Amino acid sequence: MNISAYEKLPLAFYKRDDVVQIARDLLGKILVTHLQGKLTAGRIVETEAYNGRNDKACHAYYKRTPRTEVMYEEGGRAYVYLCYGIHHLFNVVTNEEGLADAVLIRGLEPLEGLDQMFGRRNVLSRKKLTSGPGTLSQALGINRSMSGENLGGSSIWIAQPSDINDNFEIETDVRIGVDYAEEDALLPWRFYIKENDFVSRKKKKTPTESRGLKSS
DNA sequence: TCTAAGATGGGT
DNA sequence: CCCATCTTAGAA
Repeated sequence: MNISAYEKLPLAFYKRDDVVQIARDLLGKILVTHLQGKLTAGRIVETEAYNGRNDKACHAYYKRTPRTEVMYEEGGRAYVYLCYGIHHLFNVVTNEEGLADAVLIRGLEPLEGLDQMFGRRNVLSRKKLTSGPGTLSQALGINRSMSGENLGGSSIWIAQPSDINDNFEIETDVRIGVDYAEEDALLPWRFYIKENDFVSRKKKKTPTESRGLKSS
């Protein structure tokens, strides 16, 4: 696919107030990087919303710090941070300046530049290429130095798919790895495309389902 | 300065 | 289940 096929979402998409809705809307969109002449892209299949004002799981909840400064900027930028000293996690900053919301991208279905992705990651299977927040960043060449990048620029952006493929079912669940957030750990702010292979962790099956029987 | 803990992922 | 790995934020 030619680079011109990946048309950037408008700034207004990111500047909306409802980060939970934006997290849902990002499913099916395409995350694209163009670095050192190499184009890579993947369809977004899993997201999580984080709200800086009423969500204890959000990095910007307790106070404003140098790391989270970019989350307070106007929507439409990348917030990338290092997790566990190893993984670079990519977020989309949303809302107006001063309101620190973001959407974590947790899973991608690889679409373009697969050879490049395999080169950046040390795996052989396509399924392991981009099915997690840390791995997808590695596959697309995203790292912490890109935090603050404008998604309206030429190295990283999000595109509307050309074949308007919104024919999928959305599953909702609690977010992963935020047990420390007390009652906010229970917020149903994780969204993913049903039965997609590139979702990082599937919903636990009920005992009935795992025996291959119909659930009630 | 010092240190605990983390929005993970890969292996056993 | 275990643990690599190192920044960040908060404490001292």
